[in-house]
Amino acid sequence: MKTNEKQNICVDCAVNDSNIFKYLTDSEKETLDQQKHCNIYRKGDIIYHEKNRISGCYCVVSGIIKIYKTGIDGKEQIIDFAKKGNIIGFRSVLSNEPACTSTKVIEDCAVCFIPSSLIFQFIQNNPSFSLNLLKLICKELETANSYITDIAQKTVRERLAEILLKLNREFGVNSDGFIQINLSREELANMVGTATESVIRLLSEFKNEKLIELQTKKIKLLEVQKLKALAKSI
Amino acid sequence: MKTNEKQNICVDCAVNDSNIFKYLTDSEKETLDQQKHCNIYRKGDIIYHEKNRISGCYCVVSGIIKIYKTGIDGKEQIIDFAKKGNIIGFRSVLSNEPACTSTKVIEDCAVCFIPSSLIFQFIQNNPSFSLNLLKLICKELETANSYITDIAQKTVRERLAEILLKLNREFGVNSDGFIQINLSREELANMVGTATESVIRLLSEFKNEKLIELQTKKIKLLEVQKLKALAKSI
DNA sequence: CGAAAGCTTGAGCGACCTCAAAGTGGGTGG
DNA sequence: CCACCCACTTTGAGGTCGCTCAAGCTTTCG
Repeated sequence: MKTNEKQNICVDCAVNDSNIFKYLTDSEKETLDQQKHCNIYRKGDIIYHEKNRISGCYCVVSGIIKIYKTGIDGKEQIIDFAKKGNIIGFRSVLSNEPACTSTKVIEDCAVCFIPSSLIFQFIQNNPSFSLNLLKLICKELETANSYITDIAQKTVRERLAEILLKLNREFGVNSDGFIQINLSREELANMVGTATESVIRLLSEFKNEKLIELQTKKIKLLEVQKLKALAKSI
Repeated sequence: MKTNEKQNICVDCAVNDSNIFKYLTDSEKETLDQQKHCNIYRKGDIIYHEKNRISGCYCVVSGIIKIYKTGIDGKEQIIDFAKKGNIIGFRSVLSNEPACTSTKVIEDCAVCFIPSSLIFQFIQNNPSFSLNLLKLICKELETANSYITDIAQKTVRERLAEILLKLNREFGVNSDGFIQINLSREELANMVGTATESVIRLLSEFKNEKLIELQTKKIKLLEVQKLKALAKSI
């Protein structure tokens, strides 16, 4: 699964501005640097699997990871993605419970493992860290609640438009304007919460309506405003 | 809206075992007692409305409150309920953002208001409080993620069975075995994420299949095991 | 007791799912 | 370097779940 090549890629991880660990003191950052372990994961690798216990959380240095739950008949429901600067697994660590999601590498990753004990130590000694961790989880909670409302109330067409806008926003575009993430049609369907065929048909419709451009797996948004209207995103 | 009768109902609120405030020190509990305000709310009262800022959070002493988001065409999506011992509004307080849900009284309530400053003070000074607040939010996050998967993958029939089981579990039954919460058909639909008519038809089916008993608004589960199988709850 | 709100039932339809089959592309081994 | 294979994608047909609209019924409450 994971290749245990120890790498020196984490030197600036703790000072990453987009990262919760920026609220640590210098001495805490040193402790973190000493106790964390960095690993390279390849596409398809599972970092942890739901229902398994994990002994720490993971900080993504590079690459993309999908976070999903396994539902009926093993069908995946993609909850979110983790990319550079994001932390995964802290829910399980904090609750001291088995993971409630699985995490699989979408694009090759460098990931730092941070033992639970260290997280608890930071919470114990650094209120600023605690507060910002609270804020982080609150943000996720808000996103999840919006997602519930969307899935319950919007059509597949609306949700697909919304997902495309989300991917565009979160992963940006390359020089040709194509969204910089490669997802299979099935994965798109597992985000939207629909059947693969439905995603394919709708993408094809969007293309005919000149809202998007397709190049095999790559997607380019041509009409962001129209897509926003379509998604009924507030 | 709210009747400002000041009541002496909060004396034992801070020591409530089911409550996050049990992690406060005695002196913090005293501070809490001094600074909180208690109010009585009647059925239909709105405690706070999404998109509005709130200046503190609310601890439910008695009664039932529904927490919901307003979606397309004003249709409510019920996210959760709050009852005795639950805290609402802390997401908004911690994030220092407007509320992302609305909260409306389902059954007459006594509610304590706790100013934001106090919450931040506790987080600043009491790591045990912070940690348990983190755990609380993680619990909500897990629930939300499961809900997403359910709505995306299960049929309305399965979800309704699941909701009935949840209500049975959370609100208990009276001496006749009926679930102790009064929800309109529309509210049930707004939990399940479907149309009111669909809920009515399915409840009627469940009744014919002798899975439940109906008495106007009151619902009694007759076959919990069969309902669990139906809900495909793991 | 009457009005209003909520509940129930029916009919019709449309969005979306399932199943099946054909097409495409990328990677590997000969 | 090419051809084959496997996984993924696409398209079509058919069925159904669940939504909308409409009308009648019941309960609640002033």
